[in-house]
Amino acid sequence: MNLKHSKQRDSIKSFLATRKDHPTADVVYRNVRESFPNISLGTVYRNLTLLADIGEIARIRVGDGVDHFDYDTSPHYHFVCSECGCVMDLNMPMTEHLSKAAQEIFKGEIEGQVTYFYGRCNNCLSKN
Amino acid sequence: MNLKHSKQRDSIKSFLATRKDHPTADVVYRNVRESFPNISLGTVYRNLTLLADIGEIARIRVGDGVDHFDYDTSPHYHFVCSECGCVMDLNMPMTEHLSKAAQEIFKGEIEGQVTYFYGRCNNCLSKN
DNA sequence: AATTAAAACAGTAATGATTACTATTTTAGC
DNA sequence: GCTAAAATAGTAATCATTACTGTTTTAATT
Repeated sequence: MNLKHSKQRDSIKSFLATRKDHPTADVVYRNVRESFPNISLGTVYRNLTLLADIGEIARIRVGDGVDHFDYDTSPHYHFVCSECGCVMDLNMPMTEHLSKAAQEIFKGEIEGQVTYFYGRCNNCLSKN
Repeated sequence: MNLKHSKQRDSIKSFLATRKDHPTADVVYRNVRESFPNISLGTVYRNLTLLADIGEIARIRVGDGVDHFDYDTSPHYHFVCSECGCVMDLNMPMTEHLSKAAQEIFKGEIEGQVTYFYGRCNNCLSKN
């Protein structure tokens, strides 16, 4: 893979670095457009996909139909609020118990597991 | 909620009952069309959503961009093959350890968790 | 500094799953 | 049978994402 430097990619990456709320491609697009007024949405998607593929960022899927992206690639759990849709980090160590238990009873090869939690975030709870 | 009976809904439900591979809406559509040649895709979606909402079937999201549906609503884990995309049941008891641990360190309200495993199924492994 | 090929880009079109809309048909209580 | 609510078929719209295309940028090499 022969990467060439690009200002747009830099900008996308450094925007992501400022955020802990796991923005979607569209949010990235709208924000990066402030520095690059005519960056195209396709460029944002292409670079998010590329960065995720080479492991510099993480793609997060929490069943809301939209991909989220995370600058923090260290393994950690996520929480999704069913009310406001926000995606938050959980400060809890990841265990491999489940995957190991699953491997013991499964004939194929288990490479990993996806786990996320849902419910209502503190913010939404305090509103009602 | 005042449901009225419908042959189409019956047919969708009874088709799902025959399958253990968690078909998508489109697969349901193509199969039910054998009994109801001019059932519409919209009807399939509407009924799958309705049945899932009233808890008669389960909607399964495994990050492949398509919703799968399961006649078996009892809680159980799923496995997704990264190669062929098949979705299988795992015969392993569900634990609530993780959700409880998460609740202890999280200020909001955790209502549940989504967990699925990925890797390569036995079928794909034996092909290579 | 000019040349050049690969990579990246902007802009736009296409895709694919899902939802929304509308006029017609079916269901089920009276 | 009458009627209102629910459901349907068929079609159009939506929305996230990917694909395509002609132009621009990068970076290595003269």
